[in-house]
Amino acid sequence: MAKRKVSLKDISIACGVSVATVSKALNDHHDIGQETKEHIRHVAESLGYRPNAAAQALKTNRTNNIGVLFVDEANSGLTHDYFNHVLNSFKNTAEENGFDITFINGGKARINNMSYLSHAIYRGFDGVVIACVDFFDPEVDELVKSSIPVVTIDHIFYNRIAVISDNVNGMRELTEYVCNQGHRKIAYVRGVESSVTQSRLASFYKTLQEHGIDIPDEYVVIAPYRDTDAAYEATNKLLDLQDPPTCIFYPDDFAALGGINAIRERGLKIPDDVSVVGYDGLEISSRLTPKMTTIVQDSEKIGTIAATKLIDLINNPKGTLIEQIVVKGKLEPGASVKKLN
Amino acid sequence: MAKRKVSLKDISIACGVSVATVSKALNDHHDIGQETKEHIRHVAESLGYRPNAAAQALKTNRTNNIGVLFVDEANSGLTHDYFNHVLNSFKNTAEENGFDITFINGGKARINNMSYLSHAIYRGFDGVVIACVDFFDPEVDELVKSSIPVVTIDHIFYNRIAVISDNVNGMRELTEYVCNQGHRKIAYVRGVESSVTQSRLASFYKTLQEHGIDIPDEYVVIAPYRDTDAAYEATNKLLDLQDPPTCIFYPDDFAALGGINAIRERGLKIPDDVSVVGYDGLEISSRLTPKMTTIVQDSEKIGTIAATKLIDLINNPKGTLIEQIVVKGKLEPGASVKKLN
DNA sequence: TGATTTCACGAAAACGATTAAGTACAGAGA
DNA sequence: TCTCTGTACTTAATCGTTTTCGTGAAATCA
Repeated sequence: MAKRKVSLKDISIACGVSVATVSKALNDHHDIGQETKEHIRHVAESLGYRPNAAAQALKTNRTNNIGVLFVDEANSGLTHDYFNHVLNSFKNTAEENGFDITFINGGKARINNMSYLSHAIYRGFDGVVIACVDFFDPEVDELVKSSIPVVTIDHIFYNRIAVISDNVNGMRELTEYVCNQGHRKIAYVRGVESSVTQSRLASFYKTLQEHGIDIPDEYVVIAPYRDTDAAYEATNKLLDLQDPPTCIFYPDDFAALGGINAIRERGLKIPDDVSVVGYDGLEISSRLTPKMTTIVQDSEKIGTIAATKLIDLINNPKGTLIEQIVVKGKLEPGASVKKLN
Repeated sequence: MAKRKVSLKDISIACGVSVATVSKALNDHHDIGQETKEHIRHVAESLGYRPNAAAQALKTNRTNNIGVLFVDEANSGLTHDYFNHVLNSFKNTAEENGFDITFINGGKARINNMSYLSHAIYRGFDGVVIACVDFFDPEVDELVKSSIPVVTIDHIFYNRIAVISDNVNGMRELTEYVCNQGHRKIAYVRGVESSVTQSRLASFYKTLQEHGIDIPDEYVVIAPYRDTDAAYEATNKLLDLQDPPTCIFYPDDFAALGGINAIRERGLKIPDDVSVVGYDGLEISSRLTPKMTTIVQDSEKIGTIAATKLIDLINNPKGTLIEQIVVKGKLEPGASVKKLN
């Protein structure tokens, strides 16, 4: 049961060879005889040998471990659904390539007040992926500027690799769809300040303009992402206007739930009285009645590409192309937007 | 920018003392002079010294790293919302205590086909938390039986510490509530086989019995957790019965969405024609209309306790009480259950 | 004053792996 | 026969810490 950990030395003794030979045999070096290799491997197996990651890391300066930094405004952490979809596919891809995933402490939950960079150095991460953080945080800046390979998600940083969801085209498609359904009085409950919000907001205005639609300032109100209560309030504000919108955009599918409740509480019907659209394309959006019109962000692809690119960068720090990869989303028309005459 | 990592040696040279002295100063040993300590710390700070986790781990046999094993039937990984709430609070508590979190590779996503235990030994995790896995997997068994400190969540294992949600009382409360609302024809779309399901199912039957209620076998059908499509099918099957139930229990809040759609597609109203209840108490359950009646599992507390207990066990392997901690949930009555005459 | 304790620090081994450099030996070529 | 070339190993240094055991010098005690 509680047997001591077996090391190369144990194997070397059992085989009557040096530890160097054992190491090389296990790593398939060419200067070890075939029979010896097989014998050593067999013994290693039967002894239940497992390499020691710490020792390997110390010697090789490689940990095969990737740090994940994720802190959002609400500190929702792993419960943030768009992010955990991205992270999940990131994790899968990383693991397929022999990397493990460790979190970089966020928030105030760190006892030994290490900065993000310190933490990354301490753990010796081969690379780091950053998502959804406050990009004005000087600590994030420090990490991004460091010599550690970095890939950022949904935010472009200096001359680093970034994987971003195509918010510009996504919002364009969504807006166009709504316009084509005949809506002209379109409101937008927008998320708080961030790169993502900026892209969407700019695209929203631009598309409206292209369609010759002009909306009053009061049609654009702010609510944090994933905040149903704030969306609820915002919706009430919009519906209280003397000329209320016929369609409301929400920061995301989840926040839209708050808006939907506000609408229904007034005895209004969706989409007959008010149309709504979300963003993200979480599974929930397709399970609501009426099914929500939204943009499905390809979180799977975003995570996979981020991992692939980061690993490329780790294995080839100088030769990897620094690029910003934009991942397209997909319009998913539901029944939440009414076609006007 | 790309400056070499600074080690104890660098500090020792800069200070004109031995590395031993530096190490002791930084670790606040008592046999180092106060002035020397301060000087060394100051130099360490200004040099930007960060300890090397690998070296520390190698020497001390402590990694301050906890392994997380989570594999569910659907391989939903991090996107499983009940679990990621638990994990999130686990993570926060662990980090407050100076531990990091690393995932133990699940599924087939491991290139160097290491077993869970091998992986844990390789990384030198100080402890491991196991949740939601297939408990019949021999690899899980191997890990649980090993000498690594283990805490399991929602499943009792041999003589290990377990933190489990109180499914027995939860389901009792829920069932009692529904009975007290006058329902007698109660159906249960139950989850697939697991400890959790067993507890709930047994409690469901027992409570019904106590209330003198007898339900036909057809009232209990199986659908995987979080599977809206399966819940949809199951619901249709139930409603097709010649004597359909007046209230339907679902495996969880999310799956309930599928049931709700099936009900509404038939033109039936919730709760007027059919009542529904969920389980979990995810935020979504309170944002739906009608608000869903459910049991709110205290995922926050479960995660925190699991982390606290595991860390206790790590720091005191012999002296920590092996126990099964049951965390109570809370009935959250919504408007999805109709009061019958 | 001589012996002993305390204080502050250093030397060196060790953790488990990797790897450059060296060595012994067999066979090939001249 | 002598040199040369592989082949198949071994030796030993090294990565960055921690920790045990010394060791001088100053302080205390008898």
